[in-house]
Amino acid sequence: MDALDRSPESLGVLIKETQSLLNQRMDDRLRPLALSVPQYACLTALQDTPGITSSELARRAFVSRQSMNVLLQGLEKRGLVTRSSDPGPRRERSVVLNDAAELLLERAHEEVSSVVQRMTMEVELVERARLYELLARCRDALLIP
Amino acid sequence: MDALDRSPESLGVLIKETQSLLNQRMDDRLRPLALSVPQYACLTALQDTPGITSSELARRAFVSRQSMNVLLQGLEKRGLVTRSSDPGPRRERSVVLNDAAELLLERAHEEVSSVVQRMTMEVELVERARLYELLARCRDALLIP
DNA sequence: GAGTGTGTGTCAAACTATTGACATGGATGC
DNA sequence: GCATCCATGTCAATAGTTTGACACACACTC
Repeated sequence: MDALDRSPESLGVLIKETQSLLNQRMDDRLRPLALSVPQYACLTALQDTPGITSSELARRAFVSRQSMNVLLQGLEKRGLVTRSSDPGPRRERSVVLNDAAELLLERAHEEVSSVVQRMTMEVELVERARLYELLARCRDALLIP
Repeated sequence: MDALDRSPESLGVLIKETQSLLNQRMDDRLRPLALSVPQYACLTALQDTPGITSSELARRAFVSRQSMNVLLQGLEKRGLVTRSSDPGPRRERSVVLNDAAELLLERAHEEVSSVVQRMTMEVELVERARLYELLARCRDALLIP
């Protein structure tokens, strides 16, 4: 009955499976909005903390700052974000959302929210919090290099 | 106290964070063995079910069969796997592990196992099973397209 | 003040992965 | 039998990502 007893690593592949499927489902929902998952993550982080720098954005998305840069260029060309051409204290250019992005995010959040809701459909509210707490403990244990 | 109440989507980013960190830590440990995480996953799947086909391997690793093909070519050049040049019933070429791969996997499994062990360090055994069960329910809910 | 270190932005090259397309060999329909 | 459909393997082109490198700006130490 227990896959964990046979091989403890299976929790790792389960995390990978779940993340991969979640990514796939989100991509299905975001494609009609012409948004990729990394783009959505970027815009959301930008909404949470406006004026954030590109490098910090990259760190939160777990990608290199070069990748985040080309991603931002695409968003800038579409008029979703604007980067201050004026250099900051550390040669950094702050990025902010545009009105079009706020509007687009409203729909995107609904789509993503419905996917997450479906994911946790079979998990009661109390257990949902428990799952979050246990998984957060796993993440924190991996934070130190 | 509860991030889930404020935004239910945070479970999604938590899964992403945990998976990304786990991937990073595994990569750190596997690099000395000259193995990438996808390569390790491929070899492990090959160990679990020998003679598997390349396409099936790709499905389990959540990548396209073209990617798995180039990955296999690299492993074949290193003498870790051998693909039967003799075409199977459906024009498929079965892949099997080499002795060198079995030897390499022994060390790799130890490394990965230690990473997973560290990840679940702060979670008691009983709760570990609970976490697995809850997360599996989430994965299953996403299985249907 | 000079030197060192860290963080940011950007360029180029290399690598990895996906998409699209095609031929082949079986299976399944009639 | 024949047509259709599904699955595999492979090729080419494209997109996305990482690695390595450099310049610049600030903070820190001595």
